Amino acid sequence: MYTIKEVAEKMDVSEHTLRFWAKSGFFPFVKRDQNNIRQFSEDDLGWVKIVKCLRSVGTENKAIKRYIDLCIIGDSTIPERYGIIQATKLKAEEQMKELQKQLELLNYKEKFYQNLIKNNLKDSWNPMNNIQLEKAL
Amino acid sequence: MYTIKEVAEKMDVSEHTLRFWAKSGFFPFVKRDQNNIRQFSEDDLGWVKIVKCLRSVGTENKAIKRYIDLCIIGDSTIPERYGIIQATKLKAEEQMKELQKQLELLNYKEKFYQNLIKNNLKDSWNPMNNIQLEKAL
DNA sequence: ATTTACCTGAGAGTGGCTCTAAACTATAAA
DNA sequence: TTTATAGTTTAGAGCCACTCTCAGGTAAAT
Repeated sequence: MYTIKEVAEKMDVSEHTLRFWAKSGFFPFVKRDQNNIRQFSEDDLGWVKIVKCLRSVGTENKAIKRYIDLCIIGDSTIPERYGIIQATKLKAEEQMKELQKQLELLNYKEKFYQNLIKNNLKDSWNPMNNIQLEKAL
Repeated sequence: MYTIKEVAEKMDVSEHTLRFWAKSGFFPFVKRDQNNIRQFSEDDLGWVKIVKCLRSVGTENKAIKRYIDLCIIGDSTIPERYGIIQATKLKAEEQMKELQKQLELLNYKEKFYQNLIKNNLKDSWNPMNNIQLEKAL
């Protein structure tokens, strides 16, 4: 059993966010002790994990709640849940590609500045000012 | 020269967002025509590109404005700009790793549901109910 | 001349946190 | 035994980055 603080550390999600998610109905199975303190079980960590995963690819909280609710409803919702996971995977893959593209731009920019620094900025005589030089690719 | 609508399409950023970014001072060089309509030059697209890039890895708008301002100040700010690009690259690489991890979880979940569907849900006799089965990895 | 298709800025609304405040234990030190 | 410290709780305010609505302007096409 974990307190919210322990979960926050273990799962790398802030306590605030965990409470916000809890209030949003993302962890319907978290028990409380006699002092009303949340006690996250090992199973509950699995829920934190999937919520974090869905969030990390930009799934809206309403859609996450839907997924949780489907889980609670039971077996009859397995096809829909499967669809959600597949769609999420596609989204994640697209995001990978997009990130890759942005990384290429950053690499280009990095080299651009390295050049400028290596040449001790002696391109600054260039009639194209640095603002124009800044333009990407 | 491009209207804001054309830029929106070409760069895959909404017109609203472009106006918001413009108001935030991200495109200080965009000219207007006689009717006060923005005319984005090819160079301006480069600025859209780098702003989009910085945003896509979660750089705050205040920090983006800082980067733009550094570019305007000129050569003396090249080392700081280089540092920003490097830090941004690191962030992007971390995000790639994180996405990779989340993709692994999604793959696990996908197989989990495929199994359930293939076996025609005949695991449902299992005393562990589907909620517990849902728990990740 | 009016419809259509753009554009403009101002400002309200939204989503998802993020933080503050006030109240309530529980343990530990003085 | 009082007090301090550290943890928890909720409600609710604040923040950021959009996102959208609206009222109004211009210009070409019918």
